[in-house]
Amino acid sequence: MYLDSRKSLEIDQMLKEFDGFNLVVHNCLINSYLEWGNVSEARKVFDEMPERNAVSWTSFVSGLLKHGNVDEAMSYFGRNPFSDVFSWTATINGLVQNRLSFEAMRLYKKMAVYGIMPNDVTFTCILRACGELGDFELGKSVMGSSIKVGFEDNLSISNSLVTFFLRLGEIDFARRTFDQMKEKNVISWTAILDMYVEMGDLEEAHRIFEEMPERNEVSWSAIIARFSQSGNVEEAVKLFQQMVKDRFKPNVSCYSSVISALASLEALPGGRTIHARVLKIGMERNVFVGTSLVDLYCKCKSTKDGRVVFDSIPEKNVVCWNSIVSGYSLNGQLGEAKELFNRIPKRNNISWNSLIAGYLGIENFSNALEVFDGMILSGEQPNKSTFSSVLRACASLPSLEKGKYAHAKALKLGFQHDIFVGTALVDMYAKSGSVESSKTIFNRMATKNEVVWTAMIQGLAENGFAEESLSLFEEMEHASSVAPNGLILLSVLFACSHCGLVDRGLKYFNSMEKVYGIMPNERHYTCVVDMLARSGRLREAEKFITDMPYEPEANALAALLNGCKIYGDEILAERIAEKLTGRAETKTGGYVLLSNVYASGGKWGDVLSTRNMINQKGMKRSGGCSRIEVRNEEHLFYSQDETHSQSKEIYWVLQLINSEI
DNA sequence: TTAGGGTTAG
Repeated sequence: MYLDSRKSLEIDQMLKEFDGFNLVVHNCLINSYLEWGNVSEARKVFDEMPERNAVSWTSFVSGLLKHGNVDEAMSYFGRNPFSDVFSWTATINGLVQNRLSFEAMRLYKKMAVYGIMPNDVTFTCILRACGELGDFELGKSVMGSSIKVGFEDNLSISNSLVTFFLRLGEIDFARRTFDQMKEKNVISWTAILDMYVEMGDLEEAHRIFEEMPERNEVSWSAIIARFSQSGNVEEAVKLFQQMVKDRFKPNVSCYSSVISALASLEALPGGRTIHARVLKIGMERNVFVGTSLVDLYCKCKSTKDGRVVFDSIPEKNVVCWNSIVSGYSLNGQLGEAKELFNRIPKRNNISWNSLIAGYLGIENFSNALEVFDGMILSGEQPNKSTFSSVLRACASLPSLEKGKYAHAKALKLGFQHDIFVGTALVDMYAKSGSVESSKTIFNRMATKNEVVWTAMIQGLAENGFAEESLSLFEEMEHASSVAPNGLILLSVLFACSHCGLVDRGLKYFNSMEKVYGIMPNERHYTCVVDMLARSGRLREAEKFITDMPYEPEANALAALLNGCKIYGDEILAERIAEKLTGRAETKTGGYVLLSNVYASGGKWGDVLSTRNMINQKGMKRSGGCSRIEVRNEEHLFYSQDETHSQSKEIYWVLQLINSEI
C-alpha cells in the first residue's frame, strides 16, 4: 500500500506529534516516500526508526536501488541483520535493474557461502542477468542449478529461460523450452509470440497469437507494437480494431502503437478517430500517446494540429520535444523547428539530428553543417545517422574540406565501419570529385549492400570513369549477392552513354525486364535517348522516343536536341524544339538548345530570332550552374551568363590554355 | 523480491 506524497507528510507529522511507534505504519511510510522519489525523507524515517524488521530493511534497500543509489544500498545491505533469501533476491534484482549484472552474479554466488538457498524469484532475476551479460554457458549452468533445487517445472523460471534464450538469439532452445513447459501462461505465450515477430516471421506470430488460450492487454499490445514497428502497419491497425471488438480495453501502449502505425500510413481520418477516443478517456495528456499524436499530425502535414497536441502535454520529455522539432523539419518549417529546438530543456543527439535533417530536406546544406558545428561545440555526441546526414550535406556542397572534417570526426568516434556512414562517405567523395578516396572507402567496407554498390557505380560513371563503372557492375553481378536495381542500371546506362558503348548499353536496356525483372522507367528511357543522340544515331533516337510507353521526359527531348546540335541536324532539331516548348517545365530549354543548334551551324539570323522569341515570351532562362570552392570561397558559374566577377580574366586564361593545348 | 508490451531522427 502506498500513500500519496501529501498524505505521507501529514501522517509523518501526526506520528511525530503522537510520539508513538508502529512498525507497519513506518514501513508503509518508507515505501510511500520511495514510490514518490523522496529518498531523503525515506532515509530519515528509516534511520530514525527505533526498531526495524526484515521488511523495513528489504524495502528500503530495494527502494534505494530503484533510484540508482547503488553504493548506499549496498552499504545498508551489508548491515542488514535480517539477511534472508528475500533481502538477497531483492538486492540482486535491484543490481540487474541498474545494469550491474556482473555484481548481481557475484552476489548470487556469495549466497551459497552464507548458506542461503535461492528461490524461484532469485533464479528469474539471475537468468535476466545472464541475458544481459550475453553469457550462454552461464545461463545454462544457472538452469542446471535451478533444476537441481527442484524448479524444473517452475513457470516463472521457464518463462525467464525462454526470454534468456531469445536474448541470445538461441531460437531453437527458446522454442524447445517453450514446447516442453507443462504449464504456460500469457507471459510464456507473449514471449514466444515476440520471438516470431522479431524474426520477421509474422505469419507464424499471427498463428501463435490465434492459438493463445489466454490474452491480456499486454499480449495485444505486444503484437500490435511489433507489427507496427516492423512496418506491417495495416496489420497493426486491423489487430487494434479486433482488440476493441473483442472488448479488450486498449492501454497506453496499444494507443501509442496504433497511432504510430497510422502515422506511417499517413492516415489522417483514422488518426482523428483514435484521437477522439483518446480524448474521451482522458489519455491525450499522456506523454506516450500525446507524442504519437504529434508525430501523426506532422506526418500528415498538419503541423498545426500537432502543435496543439504538443502544447497540451503537461510533462514533456525529450522524445516529445524531438517529435515536434522533427515534425516541423519534415514539413520544411525550419523557423518553427529552430525555435522549438532552442526551447528544448535537455537535448539529446536526436534533437540535433532532427534539425540537421530538416535543413537537409529544404536543401539548405550550409545551415545543416552549421547545426552540426553547434552540436560538436555543445559536446553532444553525433551518431551514425548524424554523419549520414552531414555527409550528404557535404556531398551537395562544393566544399571537400567540410566533408573531410566530418569524415575525421566519424573516424574518431569509430563509425567508419557503419554501412550508412560508409555509403555516405563513398557518395560524398565521389560527388566532390575525389574518386580515389571514394574507392578506398568502398574497398574497405566489410559488408556492402545495394545502396553502396549503387553509390560507387554511379560515382565512377559520373566522374567519367565509365569503363571502371561497368566492370564494377560486372563484379557486383558475379561476386556479390546484391541484385541489380533500377538505380544501378541507370548508372550503367549512363556509363555506357558516356563511354560511347551504345550497343552494350542497348543490350543492358533490353535485358532489364527479361534478365533483371526491372521495368525501365522514364529516366532509363531518357538515358538511352541520350546515348543514341550522343553517338549520332539521331533517327534511331527519335524512333525510340516515339515508341516509348511513357510520355518522354523533357530531358529526353533536350538530349536529342543536343545531339542535333553536335551533328548539325537542324530539321530534326526544329521538330524536337517544338515538342519541347509545349512543356511547362522547360519552356526555355527547347529554345535555348535550338538557338545553340543554329549557332553551331553558323546560322546567326536564326539564333537571333530564337533568342528574341525567348525574350518576347518573357521567359527566364534557367541554365545549369557549376560550383567550385577555392580557398574556402564558393564560386558559381552559370551556363550562358558571365556573372562571375572575374569572368573576363577567367576566360582570358582559358583561351590561353586552349591555345597551348 | 520475478518473467511478456510503449512515443521521436535516419
